[in-house]
Amino acid sequence: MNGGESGSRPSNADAQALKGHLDVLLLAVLEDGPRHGYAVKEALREGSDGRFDLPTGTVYPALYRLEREGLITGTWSRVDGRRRRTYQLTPAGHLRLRTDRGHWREFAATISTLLEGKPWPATG
Amino acid sequence: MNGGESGSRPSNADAQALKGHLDVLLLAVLEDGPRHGYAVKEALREGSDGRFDLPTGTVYPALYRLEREGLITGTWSRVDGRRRRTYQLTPAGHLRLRTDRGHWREFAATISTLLEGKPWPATG
DNA sequence: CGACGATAAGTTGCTTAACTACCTATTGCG
DNA sequence: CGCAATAGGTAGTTAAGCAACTTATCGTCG
Repeated sequence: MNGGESGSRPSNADAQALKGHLDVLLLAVLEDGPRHGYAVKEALREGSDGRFDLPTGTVYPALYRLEREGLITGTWSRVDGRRRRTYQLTPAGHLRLRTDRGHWREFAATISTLLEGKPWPATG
Repeated sequence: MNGGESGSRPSNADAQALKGHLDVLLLAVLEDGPRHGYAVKEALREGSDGRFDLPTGTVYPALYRLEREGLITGTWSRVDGRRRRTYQLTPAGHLRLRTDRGHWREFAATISTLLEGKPWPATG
């Protein structure tokens, strides 16, 4: 598949483990206040101590998807000649974030319990 | 797609949230002792209090994948006329389970921290 | 006897979504 | 000018869980 195992591996090893959990993270970043896409990406990287260093090909389409779903809204502006699209949560986005937080907690608790190595219920 | 929105929703709502975390769950089920596919599916359902009621189209291909990767081995048998394929962890499977447990813990801790609503590092 | 449900093990094709690899554009540094 | 950082994007690939279906055995209900 890939050429070199040795050397720098810039992308996050978690990779597809994120599937289904990216949206809630993006919403959580935006809960603190409006941010443009690149700032969202950076906040996620710094807030995760470098573990979630997502490529732009992941972040921008995800933000676009969230906007299309009405969970965030974006507005264009121009700062220092660079165009920016600043996103903020909609009321629906706030609601979604709240329920998704609950879902994550339940999901994580279930998996953690299952991994704890307790004796499994015998079947038959 | 399906007939009724109201009422019963048999499939798990988590859906693709499981992506990337199914393997470690299957390995964890098999850590307690050998089990055949259907028993793995049932143990997962009961152990998760019904939350992970995975369809066979998810479980069997996943077990096949794990076997191909050398993490589990399966042997055919016949009980009450019904054929069974009983799986058990290989040494490599035990190793993988150990590291994957660590990965899950780190992954879950990172997401939980990010969702905790702490002030995000300001960018610019 | 036939229908049906539980057990048991698959297979096929669909879909979602994150990823890789690209591209455009501006500012500032050397 | 070349290059890095900032900023925003797109096209195509791939992984993997899911829905729906198939085969088969056994027990039970009518």
